[in-house]
Amino acid sequence: MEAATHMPDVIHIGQLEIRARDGLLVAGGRTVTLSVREFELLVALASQAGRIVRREALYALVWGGELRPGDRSIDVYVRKLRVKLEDALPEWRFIHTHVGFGYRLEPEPSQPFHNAATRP
Amino acid sequence: MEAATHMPDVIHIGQLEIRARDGLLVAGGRTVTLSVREFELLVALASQAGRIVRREALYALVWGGELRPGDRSIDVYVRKLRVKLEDALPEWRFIHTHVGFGYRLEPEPSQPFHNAATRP
DNA sequence: GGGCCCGTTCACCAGTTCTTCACAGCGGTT
DNA sequence: AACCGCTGTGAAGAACTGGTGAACGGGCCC
Repeated sequence: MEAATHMPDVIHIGQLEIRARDGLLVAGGRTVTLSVREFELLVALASQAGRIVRREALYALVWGGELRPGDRSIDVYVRKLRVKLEDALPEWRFIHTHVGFGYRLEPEPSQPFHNAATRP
Repeated sequence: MEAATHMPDVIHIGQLEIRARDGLLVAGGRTVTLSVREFELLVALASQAGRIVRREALYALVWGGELRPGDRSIDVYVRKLRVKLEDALPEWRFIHTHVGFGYRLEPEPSQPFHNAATRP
């Protein structure tokens, strides 16, 4: 039951503040409620922020055990996370897909260029 | 690091005034009678107000020892506390549930506003 | 003994969360 | 074009966690 290696209690990634100890995520000042799985997935990605985390690794970290072929749990939870993150910080994209490899957590502006007149 | 070790005699949280020394709670000017367990639970939550306190931590702080699977004492006492708090300050909600994690003590208006006709 | 208060446990209900499906879209191959 | 592997996405049912009312038992005090 050792919490992953030894990561800091609070991880900062862009405007995300992941309070691993509290099971709490603060995005752009606002608190975002995550379920246990969602939170663990985020932590798993965050612990290797900026780098690709393989699906097998994610599964092992969050679900424990081996990823069975055909298991879509990861995809489903990546989606749930994306929705909540986008909800909190629409201007940023955090979870990037690397087909065939896995996912990478890194803040990136949603829009390449700056639109003066955006949607309200 | 150390938390509960030593805290102020009086904790203020919203309109709550917790007099730890006297084992007394004053809510919105009125005195509220709490049993020992109820009071300790409140103090445990208050000592980390605004943050999620895990069930295991609550159990350790209030009951002492380890939380056995299936033990619902916490739930029951959270309820008792909620009832008394709501009784004293109906306009506020203090104890928030974070499924899978624990509880968080923070004053929040019961109803952001009185929406007569909203959500279909 | 008979109430009372308190803390614990039980049973059932309700709201969430997790898993699994089914189908759609995208590239890359054949 | 047709096919295939991989991921995106929405939905449905299963599995869990927490909410709640009430019963049970131990102390205490009258």
